Amino acid sequence: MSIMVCMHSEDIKEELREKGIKNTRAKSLLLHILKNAEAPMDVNNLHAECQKETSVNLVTVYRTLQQFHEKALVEEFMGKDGANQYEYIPEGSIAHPHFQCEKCNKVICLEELGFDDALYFSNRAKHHKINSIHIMLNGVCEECLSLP
Amino acid sequence: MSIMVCMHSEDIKEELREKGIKNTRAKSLLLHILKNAEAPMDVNNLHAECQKETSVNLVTVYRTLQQFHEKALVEEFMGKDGANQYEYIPEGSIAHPHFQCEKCNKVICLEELGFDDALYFSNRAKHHKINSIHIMLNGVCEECLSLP
DNA sequence: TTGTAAATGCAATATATTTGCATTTACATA
DNA sequence: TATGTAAATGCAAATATATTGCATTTACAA
Repeated sequence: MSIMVCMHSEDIKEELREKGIKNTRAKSLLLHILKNAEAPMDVNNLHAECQKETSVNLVTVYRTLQQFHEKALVEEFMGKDGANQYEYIPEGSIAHPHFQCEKCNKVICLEELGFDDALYFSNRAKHHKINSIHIMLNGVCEECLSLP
Repeated sequence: MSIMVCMHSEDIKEELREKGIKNTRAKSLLLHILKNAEAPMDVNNLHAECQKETSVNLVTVYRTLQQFHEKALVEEFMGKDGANQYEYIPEGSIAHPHFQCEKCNKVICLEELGFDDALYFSNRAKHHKINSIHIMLNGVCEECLSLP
């Protein structure tokens, strides 16, 4: 991971600068982890991942994720377990549904829809201002199904 | 409200009995409120609504909602604000998307989809066991938009 | 009528998240 | 390069939220 952080550091620095965020250890590390994640992560996942690299306070992780979300660097949505999930969405990419396991709380990204969900669903709430749309499937994941 | 509770009491009693739940003040009142609600409600909404009628402990509301969900009397899903939402789904009715306001946290039911969402989305998570699907739109509701 | 399991309320506990504040850090600019 | 300033950080404490334990009450079947 440390090699990766170094390799990508220029991109990360630039992305933080664009958003007016200081390039600190915690900020660049968290953005790096989020950009390379395969699925949304919650505060604890991200905090644990940070610890592999260096010591970062849990409060800092909370505050950084809030900031990233406010500055539209990442998407935020509430998981089935009541913990916010964070996901880096590359410029111009299309939203996709998620699955979250009720046993282990792991979140998995699913294939994107075959149509424009924003248009399709937002017609149903014309009088409100829509900021985000989330499709969440819940149940038991393959791994947990195979447990005793 | 008290008149309504009396009018519907036989239906409610029967429904509780079917699920093996004792017909107590709190249980029948909560089921009544949920069956007559226009939109999903959270623990605090439901507790407040109960107080209009009679005194019910908040812990009892928590425990009752858990039980109703376990016995499949109501649907449970997590709101944007981290509070579980509960909704009574009549036998044979079709799922619908929801909108939740980021300012006041109110949840609104939207028109049902024009296709079978369970089939459509669950194809994307074939290896997992799907228990529920929720489509949630977030933003600012009409009422909050009109505030200063 | 009465035995028993379920339901309830209250207090205490556990957990998650936020806030206050002193200190440190990044970074613009002098 | 030095330095002023606002942002970022860590720690402790506060707050908010949800759960548990336990004694008491209640519904309801036998």
